[in-house]
Amino acid sequence: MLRIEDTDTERNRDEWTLGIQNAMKWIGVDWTEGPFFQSQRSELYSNAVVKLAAAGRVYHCDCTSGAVRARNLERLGEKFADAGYDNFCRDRGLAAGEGRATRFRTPDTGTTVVVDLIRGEPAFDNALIDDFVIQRGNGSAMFLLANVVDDIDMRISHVVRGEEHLPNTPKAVLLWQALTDEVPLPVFAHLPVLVNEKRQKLSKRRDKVALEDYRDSGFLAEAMRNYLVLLGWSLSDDREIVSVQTMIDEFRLEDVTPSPAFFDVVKMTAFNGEYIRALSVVAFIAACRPFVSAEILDSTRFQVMAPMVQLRAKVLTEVEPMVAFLFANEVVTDADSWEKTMVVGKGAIELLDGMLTYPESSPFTHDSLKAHVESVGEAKGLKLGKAQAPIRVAVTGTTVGLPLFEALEVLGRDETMRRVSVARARLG
RNA sequence: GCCCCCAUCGUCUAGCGGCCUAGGACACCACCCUUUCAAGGUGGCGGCACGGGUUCGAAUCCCGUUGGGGGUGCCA
Repeated sequence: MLRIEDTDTERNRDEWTLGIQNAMKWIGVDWTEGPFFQSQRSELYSNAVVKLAAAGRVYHCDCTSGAVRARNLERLGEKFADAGYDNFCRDRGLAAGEGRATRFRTPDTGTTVVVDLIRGEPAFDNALIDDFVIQRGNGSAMFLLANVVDDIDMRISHVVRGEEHLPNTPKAVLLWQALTDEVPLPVFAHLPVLVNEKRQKLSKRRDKVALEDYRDSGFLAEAMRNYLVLLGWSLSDDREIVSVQTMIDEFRLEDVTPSPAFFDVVKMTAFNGEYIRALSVVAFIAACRPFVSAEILDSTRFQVMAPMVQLRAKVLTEVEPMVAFLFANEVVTDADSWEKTMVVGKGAIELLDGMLTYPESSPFTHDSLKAHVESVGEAKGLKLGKAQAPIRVAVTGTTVGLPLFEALEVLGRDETMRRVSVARARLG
């Protein structure tokens, strides 16, 4: 069931909730009911407030946050200025009204225990829990109220969320108990937060957290999902790359680690490479579609080189740059690569000339080309690894890349010879 | 300030009192393979935060210290 928690109308846009839904579908977390929007269920929340009021569990308050802070400052000093609500309106008997928020009166004694599948049973002293706002001055419900009312109404069995919500939970429990004694409390599970390299909770403003961004930078949903499921949880043995069915079969909330996990894009990238390699060539080409121009993708050249690209790409965005030299009109030469390989006196000229004298009668195939360059190199006392380097730079522009002779075959005799000639001319 | 959570290689983790001279993965290093780069293979580097207990025995249980994080909103 998908429930959109959009009680804050100020920070609520259709495109955002749509984005959430698309991202969830992409990563494979689907739903069969909803989406239900809390913004359309306000009557339920108002009714709950009426019920709480009748039971004497709430009161109205017209304090501004500035006023609360000022009173704390004066009464307790600088250190305690942000100590929380001071119960100023608790017994003022203010009537409900425009601009007046509704606060939940928390107990002055006792403790509230949260039963949590991951963290045991943390206990909270009721006296330390502020009288929190459940309904804004404009009548709209706050997150805590809306969620508890909905969880009761929808018979939610498990509340699984980030650890940052743990301090909210005793409030939710208190609210729940004030609202119903029919519906049992849900089971809570507070997941470890994901942190950045500075060990801070990942945040929208600071860190790259949007699933769509990873999708757009060439990550496969399956790879990302697999990496993510391993943050705070692991299989019973040394398996890491597993099917989603295995995840579903074996995942247990009870087995989740309580400590925060660093979101390591490097490891996720390694996973992505594995998933890319596991694809069939056809599936790989299909996966490349959003990242490679149709002209390139549908060409014979690309189709032939695809398996070699697949073996090397760790993210799909690398694919087009990897094959670009096969489609460019002019070679884009990397200066360092040129300098390193095009050394006169170390065989560069002879190697290029050797390539230019490739017999017209020989087929332009990778094994024949390889044999030719091999023999040219031998004449200069060079192994194939060294011998192919100047030709590679002449044709592809860099020292590293796809298997050379296969690329030459795909490029064809005319274009290969043209590029080699251009490079040879540069050497004088 | 107060409340709460957390603590095993650089990172993600296995470990739930003896099987641990602490296992795996990513990263890193070396070697092999090799047409560059990858991929693959082999090997290596590297960790139980600290101090007290409990116990015949502790990475595992308890207490404390230190360190990190989260919360403390008329945000979610």
